[in-house]
Amino acid sequence: MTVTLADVAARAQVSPATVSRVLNGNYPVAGPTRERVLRAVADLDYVVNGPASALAAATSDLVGILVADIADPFFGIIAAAVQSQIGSGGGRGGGERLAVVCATGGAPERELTYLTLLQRQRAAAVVLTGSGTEDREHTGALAAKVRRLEESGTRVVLCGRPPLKDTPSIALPFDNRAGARELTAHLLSLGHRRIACIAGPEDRTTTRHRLEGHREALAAHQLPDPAPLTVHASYERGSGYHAMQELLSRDPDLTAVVAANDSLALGACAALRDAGISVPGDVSVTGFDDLPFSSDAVPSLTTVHLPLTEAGQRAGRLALGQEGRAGEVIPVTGELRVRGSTGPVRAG
Amino acid sequence: MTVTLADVAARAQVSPATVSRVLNGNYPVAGPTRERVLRAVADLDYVVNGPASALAAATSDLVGILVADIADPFFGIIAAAVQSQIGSGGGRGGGERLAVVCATGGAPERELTYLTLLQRQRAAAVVLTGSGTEDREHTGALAAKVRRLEESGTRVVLCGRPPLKDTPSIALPFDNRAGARELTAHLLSLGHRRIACIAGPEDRTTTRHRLEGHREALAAHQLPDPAPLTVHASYERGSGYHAMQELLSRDPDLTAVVAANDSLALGACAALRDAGISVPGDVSVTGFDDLPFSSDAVPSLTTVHLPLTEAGQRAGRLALGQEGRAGEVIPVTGELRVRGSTGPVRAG
DNA sequence: TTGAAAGCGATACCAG
DNA sequence: CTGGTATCGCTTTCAA
Repeated sequence: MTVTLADVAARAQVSPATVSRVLNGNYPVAGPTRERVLRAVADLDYVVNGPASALAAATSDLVGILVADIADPFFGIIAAAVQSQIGSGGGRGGGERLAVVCATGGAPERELTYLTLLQRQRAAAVVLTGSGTEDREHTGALAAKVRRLEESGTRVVLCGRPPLKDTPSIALPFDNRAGARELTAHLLSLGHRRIACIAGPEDRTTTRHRLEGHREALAAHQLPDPAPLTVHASYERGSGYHAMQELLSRDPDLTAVVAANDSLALGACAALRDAGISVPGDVSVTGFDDLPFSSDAVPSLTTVHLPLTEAGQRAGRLALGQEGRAGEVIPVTGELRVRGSTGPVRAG
Repeated sequence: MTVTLADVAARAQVSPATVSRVLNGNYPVAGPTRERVLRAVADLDYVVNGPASALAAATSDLVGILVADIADPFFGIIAAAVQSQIGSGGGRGGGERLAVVCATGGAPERELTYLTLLQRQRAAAVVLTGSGTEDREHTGALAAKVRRLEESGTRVVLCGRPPLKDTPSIALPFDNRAGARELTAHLLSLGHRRIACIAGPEDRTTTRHRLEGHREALAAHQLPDPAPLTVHASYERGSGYHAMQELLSRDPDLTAVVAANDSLALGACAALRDAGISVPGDVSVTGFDDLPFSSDAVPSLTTVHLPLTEAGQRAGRLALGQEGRAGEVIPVTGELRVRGSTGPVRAG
């Protein structure tokens, strides 16, 4: 039925071994012979059987990318960057590697499930993105799983995510704490004093770090603990909308709000708009990711620019195993980018 | 080294065949026996070898999703929807299927490359998204490839994309023509007469259909051919920005602009803003996809709501082969959704 | 430089 | 309901 390597060998009058060598190009083959083989491949329209190849070679051309949500451009940008690296050559037979994108919805147990699935596929590498849980149990299970993956030859890279203890994985963490600190410090320097905060989901490392940075900046100005003006919310616009309403009810006179990411910031903007409050005239809103969509649509948004593309590309290269040592930690720093008319606090 | 099915069999004191049956659950096995096997699996921390399994069974648990750009929420939303369907059960061994997301950048030749790669993986199905080329040659090559994929047992689904001639693939095309017609008709009903158009890339089916709809609406009002006020642009904000500048130079008095998608619309908004023109006060801008991001950020945007999630979910289900006949064409209609303050044309 | 042949690990048919 | 085993298609020593 389907053409196999043996068919190609027969047609080219060579042994299967030779065909394999030509296809993988990792072994010397005489010019004329290779020509003959390639012609046979073309004639028969032969396509390698990936699973068979992976079985024999004990490794595949698949690279897993774990994200919370593919529809979220934050992860989309990272995934695209990773793929741009793994796609360009390097795979077995000079072919390209394929990206297996897995949406975990941020659930730790689904993270483990997908890692098992990728282990089953004998994936060449796995890139874990997004914030990790603070949950001890899950962190432990995750570390164990990662260790097993590495043992079975799958490289693991943590992109925009803190390092995992006692693990040979390579980490590329964002400096969320410093970013948040600078963001709030910026608002303070503009004269804002009543700064509300829409933090991310609880028990996430990212949430904690950004919140800590926020606190540090306030503390540096001898301002009270921000807890009363802090609301936790999931990373969705709708949550940002409701969080903003809640914050307005707590303090109608707030002059600025720092949101844990751009989606929340946009939701906050919508809530303010619907409450008849102008942005940034009355209230300054800040995001954290600086996604093209949000910053282009809302030019008055002040954001910490997280270098998602750079981090993703780097993660892709590390996944290929062409650079980086096991257990290495390479911090990726965000950059505060002020744009538009986010101005000083309003009088009154 | 790594634990194999044989190891499990040995530990459970059964034959490999039995272990396989327990794992795949598609064959009767006595209660106590299955218990013993499952315990052995757990004890040994056994993980199936995907490639070996795929080789023997002649099919894999992979589903390919071809998109132009993962970072674009338009495709992200579709990919997420597809994955939500293929992820929930149904795979071999009750496991889940994995989504292999391939970014083609809209290049037809990369589309072919990825299809070959997926064929090599013996993917269970492939979902093609985005607009197709108008190029005869590529369309032919693509159809041939799709035919070969179907022959080798890979189901092919076209999501938001016109049917491929002489192909057993199932198509879920968007009714771009009708959507565009309604959009322009809507602007006309508001009194707009100088309507500019930022069309998508040339030689794309989507571009042609949307442009045709635009023309039809204008023709129904005896308005002149829109060509002089039409600019082609790639689907990126930057292109929309420049296109808008170009259009303004052609007609400073235009009162509305229909953009081929939301990214272009946002770019157009930015250009208008920078030119000191208020949106929608002076000029109405319309998009086409109604992505959450853009509509939330720019509430005055009038858009045709394309049911991306619904189409993606449907595509996912069709990919699983649980419904749909080969060659079936299921049109997906967009819905005009007017929001915000897009109002009548300004006086003067 | 090329060929022969022994696996890789799971599946599924055929017996029992 | 369970076991034995040929087979899937390719890779990779080992020889020649």
